Amino acid sequence: MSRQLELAEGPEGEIALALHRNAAAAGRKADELAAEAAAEFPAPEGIREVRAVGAYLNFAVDPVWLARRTFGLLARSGRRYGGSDGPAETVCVEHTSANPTGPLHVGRIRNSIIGDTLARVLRARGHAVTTQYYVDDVGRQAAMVTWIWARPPSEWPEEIRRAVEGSRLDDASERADVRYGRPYPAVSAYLKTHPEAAAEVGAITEALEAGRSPPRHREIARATLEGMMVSLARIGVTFDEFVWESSFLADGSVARVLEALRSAPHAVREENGALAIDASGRNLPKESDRIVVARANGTSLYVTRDVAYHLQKLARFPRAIDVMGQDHLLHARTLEVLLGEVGETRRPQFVLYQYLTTPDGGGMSTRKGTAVHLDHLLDEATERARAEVRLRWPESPPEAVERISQGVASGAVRYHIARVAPDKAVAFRWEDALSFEGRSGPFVQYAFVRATSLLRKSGSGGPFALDAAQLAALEELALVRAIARWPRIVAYVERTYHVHAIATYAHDLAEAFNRFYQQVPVLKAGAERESRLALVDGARTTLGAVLDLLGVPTLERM
RNA sequence: GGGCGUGUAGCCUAGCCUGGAUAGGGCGCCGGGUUCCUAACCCGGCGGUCGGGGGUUCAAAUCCCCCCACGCCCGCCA
Repeated sequence: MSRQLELAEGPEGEIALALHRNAAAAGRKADELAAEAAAEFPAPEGIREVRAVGAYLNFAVDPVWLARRTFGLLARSGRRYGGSDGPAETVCVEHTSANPTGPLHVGRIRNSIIGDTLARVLRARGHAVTTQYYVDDVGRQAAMVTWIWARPPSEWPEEIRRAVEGSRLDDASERADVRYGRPYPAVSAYLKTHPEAAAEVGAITEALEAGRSPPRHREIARATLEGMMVSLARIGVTFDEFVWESSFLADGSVARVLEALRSAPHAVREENGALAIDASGRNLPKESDRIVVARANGTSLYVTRDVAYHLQKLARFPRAIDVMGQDHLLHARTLEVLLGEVGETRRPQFVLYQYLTTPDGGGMSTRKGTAVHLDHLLDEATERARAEVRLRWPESPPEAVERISQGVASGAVRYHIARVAPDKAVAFRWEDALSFEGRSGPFVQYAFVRATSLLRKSGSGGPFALDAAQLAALEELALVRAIARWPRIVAYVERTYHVHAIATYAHDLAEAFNRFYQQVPVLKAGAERESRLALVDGARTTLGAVLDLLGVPTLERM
């Protein structure tokens, strides 16, 4: 019944109960039953009136009761409103984990934003969350970067030099991800037509997989990663831990995994001596029913190292969440099978999302030159925001313009990515990503600014006492209801990991505030002034809490 | 061929888990709103076979089946 109540919440704040089922069970007509029930049903606490509308029983929520309850909770929790101090779990959220081979592009940040937002939500709900970035410093892609930078640009193959001509090649002051990543697409193309070079890269890969690290390899990967983190910091994404894939080779845990797999229940030898797990009957595609975990020469594969990583992760974190593109689904299933083979009973949880594509539906790829770099997008967004700020606030000090522009840009980008359900493929369009209006981050930020401005101009630091009985306007009641919904939204996201619901709610709340702001005078109000300031304060706190979880900066002015 | 996902107005999208009253928003378009708390706002209008078909049900965007379209995956790559 409580389920039906929530689902059927109407625009006037009433809660509706459909009586068809009850009527059928009682052999009655639904509308008659509703009328009868309305007459007899005593209004429970918080309900002002029980009324029959057709076959529905409508419970009108008492706005005074709702406002008192909501603002009581708000006063106790402040900016942590919507959070919880229920039973805490130890959780790991792994996200982004892009190869350290160059600057982050927009296609990657859906992972970052989903993961970071989820981590924020789980933290707000009281869990002990550790975010991890799994750094693949062992595979072929990292090897390619190491290969080209093993010599100075002056000694690079002519084709590669030509492809990056005109760029500063050896400028140590340049950010490392940009610098080291620049030749990457050209190297990738070059290797396709130069088998001897590909063999050299292969040798590096083999060395890495055998646990050896070529000169400069580690240094370049680390510096590149640091550069990438500068980009992510611009949208408020940081990590607690970086876990290097090579560390599982170095500490022997991959070897131990291989040992365990050799005597695993379904271990088999391939004809050439490779070690595999027979996964037939495990609901994997037929072609994948042999999971090769070690080559004939004994070196490990990505999935093998991933087993070592997850064994460590699951030992530390009872709840381990991996955010990954849905193209990794089969890999996830394979990983689960292998964890079972080595006797691990726990499993990670996977949050899958569809990739961001280019407007024509193609994949974003650095190699193909179809990627939009995160920095480029943020620079463009910041530039647009600057123009807007100067227009609205001509005498603004330059540092304020910068702070606001960067906050707006960051908010616009984060919101734009967070707003869509992860199951949907999203085509990246500049004009959409750079929108500051409508269903956007700045729309929500602006509502927060308006509320802040009202409180600042009130001449009082608060706190303001809410006299719930003075709330009368429809816009006031709607705003109270919107504020009251927030804890349920956070709880929903905690349960489903559907972080986009936060973005949807953020817009709804901002809209409710804007309508109130438009219709109801605050500073010039008479007897209701204090109550309205309290309402503004509550809306501001809630907007702030929502923006915090979205990772969208809150601004005092814009 | 198999698996996973998606299909909602010109474009983008929420709702689908857990069926319920006229399917919410946004962009764009048309028309309004500032002597008053920031117009990155608000109000009104136009625009919908919820991919198609069948089924279950008093009731289907929502559950089941079939089909179509699109994306992704099915390496001793990562």
